[in-house]
Amino acid sequence: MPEPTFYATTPIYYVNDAPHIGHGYTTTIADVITRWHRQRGERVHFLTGVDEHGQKVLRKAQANDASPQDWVDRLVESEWLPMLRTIDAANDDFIRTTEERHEKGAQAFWQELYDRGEVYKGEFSGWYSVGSEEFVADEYVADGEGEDAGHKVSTLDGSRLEYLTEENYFFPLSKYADRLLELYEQRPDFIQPESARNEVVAFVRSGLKDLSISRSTFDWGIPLPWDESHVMYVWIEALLNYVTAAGYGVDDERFGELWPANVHFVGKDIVRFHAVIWPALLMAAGLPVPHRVFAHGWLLVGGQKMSKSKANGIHPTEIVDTFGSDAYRYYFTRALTFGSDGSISWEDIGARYHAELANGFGNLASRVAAMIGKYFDGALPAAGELSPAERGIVDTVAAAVAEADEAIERIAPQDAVAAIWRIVDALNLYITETQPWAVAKDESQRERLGTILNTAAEGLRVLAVTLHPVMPKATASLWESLGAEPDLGPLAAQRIDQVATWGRLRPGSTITKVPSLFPRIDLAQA
RNA sequence: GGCUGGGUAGCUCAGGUGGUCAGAGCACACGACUCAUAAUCGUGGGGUCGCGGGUUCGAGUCCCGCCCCAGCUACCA
Repeated sequence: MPEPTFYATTPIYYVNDAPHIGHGYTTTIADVITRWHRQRGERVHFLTGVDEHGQKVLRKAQANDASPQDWVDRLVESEWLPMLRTIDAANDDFIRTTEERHEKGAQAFWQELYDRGEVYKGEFSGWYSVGSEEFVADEYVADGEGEDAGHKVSTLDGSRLEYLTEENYFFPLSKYADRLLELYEQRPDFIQPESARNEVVAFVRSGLKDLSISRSTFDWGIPLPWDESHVMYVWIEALLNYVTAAGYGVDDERFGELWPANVHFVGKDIVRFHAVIWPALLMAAGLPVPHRVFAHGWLLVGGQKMSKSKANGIHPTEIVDTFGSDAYRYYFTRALTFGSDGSISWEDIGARYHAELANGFGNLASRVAAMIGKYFDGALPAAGELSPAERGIVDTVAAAVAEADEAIERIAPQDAVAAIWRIVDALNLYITETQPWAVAKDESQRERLGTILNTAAEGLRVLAVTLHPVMPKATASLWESLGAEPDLGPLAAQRIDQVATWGRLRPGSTITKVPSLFPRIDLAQA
């Protein structure tokens, strides 16, 4: 029996969108959580990707004189893969819905549903835009004015609408309402946080309508296996990525190891798809549902939800170029409560960068390395007998690591970082109180000085390991300066469950002066 | 309209089941220290906990009403 794998996903982002910090946020948190799980020693599979089908992509490609495939290839290369590098994501897989594995898997999935009698042919009616060749949701339907008076128009593009009926295939979502409610009841953690769960439960209680799952008015999509005149409705097809990327229909062994997913990270705008439709589809296919669907909140910029239409969509590079990927990752992990809406601002990023990263963590590493260099020629001193002050540090570290680990389990990364930061604060205080610079003046207290600096260095070791999931680059730099790799191995391989064990750094190891982990930034010029 | 959240110090936010719950961080002021990235450590000022009622010996914490803010109210993705 293979070791269970922690399988986590982000949504697949719509390739037509411009990447912004909302995408970066979801991916960053998922990355932090999965990196932590890896350092627990678990097998981890972190999936992200892009959704490439649908009418909008087709139209955009045509407008750019490109074939849809060329168009999405270009966007993936120029926008989406670079975003992952920008935010330093360590995903294990990247699914594109135009890949063969997805198309084959999606067809296998729908064939299975068809064979099980979970698909029927019906009529879909709705407001249809002839101009843009698509059905428009009710919320985007408005009464026309001026020359469109007397007609309905789309608020998406202003085009005139007709009420049209089209024959397509349906999934009987309505009959799953009871089973879904039972699922929410039996597994309260299935949808988190609580507010999202309440929304979903209320929605399902109010009754479900069957879902049209195919389109026949255009062909940029995956054909239904039993009727190639229809392509899968893109939203439903997109959900399938979580199983197709895991090997559904093409690699049973891989699928068996990965499915069900441990957690789907989603924005709260798409919980319904993930917490209602998705589990119903899986039930219909006879597959287990994921363990958790975790919905995060909106990023509020100046009190408003960030969006393109409000022109406050921010690309991750705007932040990373100034502060670096580590600070970006730190900020979004620490400053927001995952699951709630939260305010972000350039000023706040700058303030936290300086107060917490530069002054707090970076300076701590700097002062410890400097003193070991100055008083011990850069050779890590051994610790003598531990005084209550050192034992206090050891206890603080153990408690903080345990609390952080528990917070990650709850998917509360902000609490995990807050817990770890208690170590930063405790070490800065410890150094101030033990005054190693004063102890250094007394040659008879050489061992005491060594104990203090050894303890501080051990504390840095713990910080490097526990903060590595959040800030891979700075912690790697710290690991290097601690001279830890020759004895302890690569940083990414350090285990959380062993990190609080004291005295792991070998006395005599070469501690080098840390290049500023987080150099101060002149924001007036940035 | 209905539903789900939220409205707590200048700012960002913590505060299950009512009784050190009036807090944290930042910012600000003053002091200490000098190993360090003009960093660190300590002290302090500052809030009618959206508004109005009510229950209670006692309410940010429960009930009623009201006012703001955000989201959802299904097939754009």
